[in-house]
Amino acid sequence: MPGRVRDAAATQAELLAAARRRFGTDGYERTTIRAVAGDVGVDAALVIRYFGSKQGLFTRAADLDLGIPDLTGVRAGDLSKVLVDRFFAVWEDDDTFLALLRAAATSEVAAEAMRDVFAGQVGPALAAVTDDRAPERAALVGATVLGFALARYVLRLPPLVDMTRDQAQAWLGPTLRHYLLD
Amino acid sequence: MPGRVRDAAATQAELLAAARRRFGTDGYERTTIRAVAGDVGVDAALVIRYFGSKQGLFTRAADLDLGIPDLTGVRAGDLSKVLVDRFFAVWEDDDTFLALLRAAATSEVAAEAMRDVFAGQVGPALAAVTDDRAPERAALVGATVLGFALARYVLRLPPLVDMTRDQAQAWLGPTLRHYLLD
DNA sequence: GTTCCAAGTCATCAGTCGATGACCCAGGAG
DNA sequence: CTCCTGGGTCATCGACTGATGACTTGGAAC
Repeated sequence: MPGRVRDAAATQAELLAAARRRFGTDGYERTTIRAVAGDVGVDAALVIRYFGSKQGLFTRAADLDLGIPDLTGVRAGDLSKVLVDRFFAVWEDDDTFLALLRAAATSEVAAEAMRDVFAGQVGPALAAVTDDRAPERAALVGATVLGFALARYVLRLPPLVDMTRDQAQAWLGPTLRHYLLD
Repeated sequence: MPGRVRDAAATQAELLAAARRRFGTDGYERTTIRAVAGDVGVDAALVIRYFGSKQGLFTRAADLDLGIPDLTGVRAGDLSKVLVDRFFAVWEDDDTFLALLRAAATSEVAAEAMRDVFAGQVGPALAAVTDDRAPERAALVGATVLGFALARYVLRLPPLVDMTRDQAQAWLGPTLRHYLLD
């Protein structure tokens, strides 16, 4: 683009969006700073200037808010529906979580970021609705959700790719209820 | 080792074992041929000579047999126990499956290898015990198992790392039964 | 003991990557 | 119009990677 607007904030936002896309499809190692910069039409050195390093870029790009609502007062029967809805919103709206998952498979810092997400967001959210053993239950819910996402979005197992949200809801609902309430 | 035995078959086996270890801990991209060769005490060029390329080394290293027994005649109540036992045998005995999982997160060929495992081993094994919708059920079982493995061995979520086999059995059992029989 | 093939090594290439630091220039302030 | 700050570029470095091909050497066969 010859007519690039010289706006640092906007450029940074574009870079982060491009980074999420790249990290989400290629993973951490195969994503290059040059490629991310190229997607935005900018020099690679600028990325380093803004984010310090590739690791810094990733950290910023993988900053994640699951947006789990307050579950206090949600009826037990509706819990899994709320969670599955959140699941699809988080996984299909943008590539942030996908980037984090792909990277976490091979990068310890990404794995730690993932652990922080569960400890800081999933755990507390579920603590409002389960009695004891909240961390254990949160981890099991996390494993379920990550497994489904891995199989559907990363491995692309055909039966799961073809599954509608309602079907997924029907299958995952009892499982989540089991982990939350039994 | 100055006194290396000049035995191609043995060296190849050592290289494959080292490759599985490296791929399993570092993932595909961060594993270098030099490192694998170094682990065995051999020159990197030899790896190329034997396996053609890094991709060829991985393909050979990730060749996997889940060893799922014939489930015909296994009582419904025992199914999940058999499967969870197999799970731990496969995941904790060697690093092959871990290598495949880590690699599948960022490599399309590894993802395809994983799909082949499910289509060729998990699906058929479960078809012997479920009526219809065997592929869908197999995929859900796979998602469950992979999610648990991802959370326990890759992300190392503390509650799952600390979980004993019996506890895992107690949690996963009803879930697998749900996917197989409901 | 000589031969000879396969096991293993060595030097090296071509490419790519993250990162650095000097530089250029658009555009608002005065 | 001029100045000058900061957004953006350019050239380049050093390290590392997968891969190649010519080379050396161990050891069984005879």
